[in-house]
Amino acid sequence: MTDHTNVESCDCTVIHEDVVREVKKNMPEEEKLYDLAELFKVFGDTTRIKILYALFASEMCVCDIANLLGMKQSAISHQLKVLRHARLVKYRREGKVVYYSLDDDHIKKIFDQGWAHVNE
Amino acid sequence: MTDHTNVESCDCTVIHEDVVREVKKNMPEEEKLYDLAELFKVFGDTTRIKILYALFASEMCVCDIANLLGMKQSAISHQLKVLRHARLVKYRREGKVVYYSLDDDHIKKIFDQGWAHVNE
DNA sequence: TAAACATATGAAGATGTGTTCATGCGTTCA
DNA sequence: TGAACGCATGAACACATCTTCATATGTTTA
Repeated sequence: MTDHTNVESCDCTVIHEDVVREVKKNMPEEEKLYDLAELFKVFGDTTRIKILYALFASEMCVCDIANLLGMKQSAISHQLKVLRHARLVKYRREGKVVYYSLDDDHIKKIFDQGWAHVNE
Repeated sequence: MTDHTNVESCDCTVIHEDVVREVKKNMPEEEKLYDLAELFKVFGDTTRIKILYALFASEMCVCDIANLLGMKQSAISHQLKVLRHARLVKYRREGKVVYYSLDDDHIKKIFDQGWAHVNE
């Protein structure tokens, strides 16, 4: 038995085993990291970013959003489904019309920090 | 000329033209929104999230990271390139070894907010 | 200077993602 | 109740993304 930690899958020698061990101890659990990546994946699309920015300003119906962004209604609807699934937007029905609005307080803060990065 | 804003591409009638107009006025410019989406796209991958979390704890070389995550060195190297390109990590060379570390103060704040969302 | 090692990179294949089209569902109101 | 309208959804296609393999680059050291 060697001292190497994970040589099966890695094709190089561990150089700082102490560092690796320490960092590994402090890593959040796999599942949480996956969830986090999934959340950011939702933010990683221009259309969805636009929808969310629109909803920062005002509640809107699907048709409004489609017009605002100059896109097909179905495209917007598909993306709203993604946003709903990520628990980022909520909706209310009023007759035939469905109004969407934000459902999370963190989004703005996340965007503001992201904004700061892309503008620095 | 009608009052409809964007009927060319959208297949529905604008319902609240005032809202659309107002929201449109407050939308950040297209290019910034694109950049923002690109940034979040970088966060939207489990491997890259793990790398960043690892670097929160300590500066690491490519080989260390590969071992930590149980992945091929080349896979890590490719992802580090993405992170570099997004100006999220920096590196220093020491002989044959290249050490990577974080190059942005916003990352932690963004992750913390994201963390709050996935855990609520 | 040649071998050894850490890292970078291009090509390729598998998989994931976003939009469109066609159509279905639910609601309203003649 | 049936036509009209807003919205949702499944299938399909184009395109992007991630990992792997093979190999190149750059540095050290024997």
